[in-house]
Amino acid sequence: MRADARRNRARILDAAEEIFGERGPGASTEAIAIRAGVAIGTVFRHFPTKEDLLAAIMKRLLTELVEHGETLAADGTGATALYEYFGYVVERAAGARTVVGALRAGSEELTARTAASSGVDQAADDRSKRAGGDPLGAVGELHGVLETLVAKAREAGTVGDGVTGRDVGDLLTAACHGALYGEWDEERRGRALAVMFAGLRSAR
Amino acid sequence: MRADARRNRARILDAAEEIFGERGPGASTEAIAIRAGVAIGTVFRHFPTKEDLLAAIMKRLLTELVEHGETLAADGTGATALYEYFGYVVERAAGARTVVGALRAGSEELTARTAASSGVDQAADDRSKRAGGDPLGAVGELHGVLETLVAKAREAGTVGDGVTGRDVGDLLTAACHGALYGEWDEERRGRALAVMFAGLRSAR
Amino acid sequence: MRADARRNRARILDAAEEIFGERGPGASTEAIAIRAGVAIGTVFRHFPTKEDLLAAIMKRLLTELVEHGETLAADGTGATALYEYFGYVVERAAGARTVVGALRAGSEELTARTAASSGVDQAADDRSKRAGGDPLGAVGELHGVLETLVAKAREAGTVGDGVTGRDVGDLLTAACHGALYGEWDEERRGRALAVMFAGLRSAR
Amino acid sequence: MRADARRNRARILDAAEEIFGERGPGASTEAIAIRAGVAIGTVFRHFPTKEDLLAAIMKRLLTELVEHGETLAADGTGATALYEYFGYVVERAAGARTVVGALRAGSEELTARTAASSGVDQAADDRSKRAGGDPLGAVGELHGVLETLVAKAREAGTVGDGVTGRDVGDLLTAACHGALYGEWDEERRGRALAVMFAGLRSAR
DNA sequence: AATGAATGAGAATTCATTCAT
DNA sequence: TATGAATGAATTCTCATTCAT
Repeated sequence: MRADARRNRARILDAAEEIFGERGPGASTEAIAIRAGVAIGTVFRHFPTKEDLLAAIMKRLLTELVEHGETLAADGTGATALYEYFGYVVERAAGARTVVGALRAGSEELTARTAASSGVDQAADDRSKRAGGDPLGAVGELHGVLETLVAKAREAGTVGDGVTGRDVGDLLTAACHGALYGEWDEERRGRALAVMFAGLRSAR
Repeated sequence: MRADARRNRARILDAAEEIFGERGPGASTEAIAIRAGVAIGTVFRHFPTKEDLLAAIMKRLLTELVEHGETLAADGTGATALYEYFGYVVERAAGARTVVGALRAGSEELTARTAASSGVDQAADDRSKRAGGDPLGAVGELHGVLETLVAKAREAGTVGDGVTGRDVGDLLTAACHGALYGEWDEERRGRALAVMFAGLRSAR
Repeated sequence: MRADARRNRARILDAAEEIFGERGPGASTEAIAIRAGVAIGTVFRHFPTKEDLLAAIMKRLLTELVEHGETLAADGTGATALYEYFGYVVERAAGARTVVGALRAGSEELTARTAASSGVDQAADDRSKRAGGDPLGAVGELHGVLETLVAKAREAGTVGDGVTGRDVGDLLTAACHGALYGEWDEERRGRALAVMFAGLRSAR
Repeated sequence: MRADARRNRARILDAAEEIFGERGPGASTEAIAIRAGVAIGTVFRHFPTKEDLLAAIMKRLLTELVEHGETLAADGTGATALYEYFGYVVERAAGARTVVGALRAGSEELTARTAASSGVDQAADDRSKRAGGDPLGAVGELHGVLETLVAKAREAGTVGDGVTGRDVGDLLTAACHGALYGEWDEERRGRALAVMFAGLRSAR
């Protein structure tokens, strides 16, 4: 990929994250093109479908989250890393609105799309670069990170015996959506997480 | 309002809840009309705007939730009523996708719309009020119910000292969205709530 | 269907036949709407897809051709009806350009479309009026008419023994396309058909 | 022209013939570039316009047909050369979809284009001439070949008195289109041509 | 009150063509 | 010469909303 193309790709992703964040996943692709300072055709060259764009944003965010989690798992204090990470993810997600909102819609659409594409749409086949790719794989990696952090917390005795990585993931999902749709400010977020953390420590 | 008109109103609300549940808030009003077995004009006669329809669905759900909460507060055991109610709301919301999904979209759209047309179209505003609306009042009532239930639980010593009604409301929001977008089955929902409940009991 | 809707449907078909005739099947749907004097949404309400529009035109033409053929078979002179009909069809087709052009593209697209629609596209499912419908059935009927006319001509001894209805259909296809793409004027058309008719009389 | 440039030109023509054959003249230039294994810019360097590309394909086919016809006229048996050639052309055209399909689209577009830009973009016109073009000249040569073959057949008494070269050309056009759009297999093609040949022998 | 057709702005997507690398 | 990214006009299609019947 040429340098200017890579630059534009990044600008489009940034613009899309902003715009989707401001207006929800229904925002028009053209608005994104304008914000990114490119022509609309350029957006579609990089992300042949609005869905692809959404998926690429998610992919980028998840990748970042996974990396941060792996760092914490390696370097952080076992006793607290899980809680630090939980807080970090919720905070980050609250700043990246859409992505979380898109999670459901996005994955459903992708499923439908995959099921439907019986090779009929030749134009799409030609394009088949399929842009940003496989956010679902990244979701899996995120869960792996949580398992690791739970294991470390268990060693340190800072998490209840009955708590699994999946449980933490579910609470995390809830907290992210809550922060987002509940429009929690920092104080509310802090209080809600405090309750959840107390539960994670004492559960079972 | 004539009897058949009232019947239509109900059928439209039911259909809308189904359709929005299946396809998200982006579903077309015409699809709802078809599902309800009425002409599209009839939908717009009852709900002058798509937003009004969304709001009316929410209103109906919230009203039901508030009523159930008031019953529990009056009749139930103070020690457990809060937790019973929390579980009930999450379960109910998990079955009514839409509503939760619509919450955000609805409020955002309304905001945008309001910002743009600063009260110019007074007639439309009036119609809107008439139609089904004001879910925000109902949200307030819901919070009232939670305060009551927390107070009762505090008397019974089944909730942590530092926990407020607003905290419970925030956790509830999170749990509802989590159940919905996380597509939790009953087991997962049970486990996630167990952790939250443990937190509510032990917090502070 | 309401009277005004039926009227519009007919106007759209007329306009489409003209426009496609002038500019080929690539002509824009908007041009058709303008020519018909309706909004573009109206065209799509009647014919949800460009393909549906093309198919409806074909259907209309084929139906007319079949009717004319049946009349000739019933009333005309057995000895000449086949040739009269052949001439009539070619002349008519030459005036209705696209239709013939659309024949191939149309039927292919329809096939692809049918193969692809795995019930994924809900919007389309809702609409499922599927507008003008099944030109292919009409094609079958046309062949039936040709068989009849050949049989009558055989009785009258005006067609070669080895000639089948399908052969006549193939020559007819060739003649229609030739007239169209060769841009034959009346004289050329007359000469070309004369040769074909001589062949049909003497073949085998 | 450099050797690699000449090689590219040929690869593009081959790819275009394939792609247009598969998808019709509406196929995108980019698809052709991909199939040819070159960048899209390269396609436009060789053929400044899509039309030029279409014209170049036709030119190449017609040139081949004319050469074959001249050989037959020189070496073949006068009595049968006309019919052999007719069969050859139809068979060849049936394999080269595009070309025949492009014939109409091409000439129409050219007409429209010419009418609109009355010689304004002189540079483009020049480029166009340079590129591959003038299939119409080649069409003329093809007719010349047919005249010759008809003359030979007349000497041998194997063609009706009233039949002219132009008549044969018209039948040929019809047969090519019929073979293509009728999707005749070899048997049907054989039977249809047999009838036409019988007509050519006995006409007038 | 209900019906359902018409409207038309808006959104996604495609593609010939240009131009910087 | 070749490359391939960018452009942006054109096109198809969708959908909330209006209005004649």
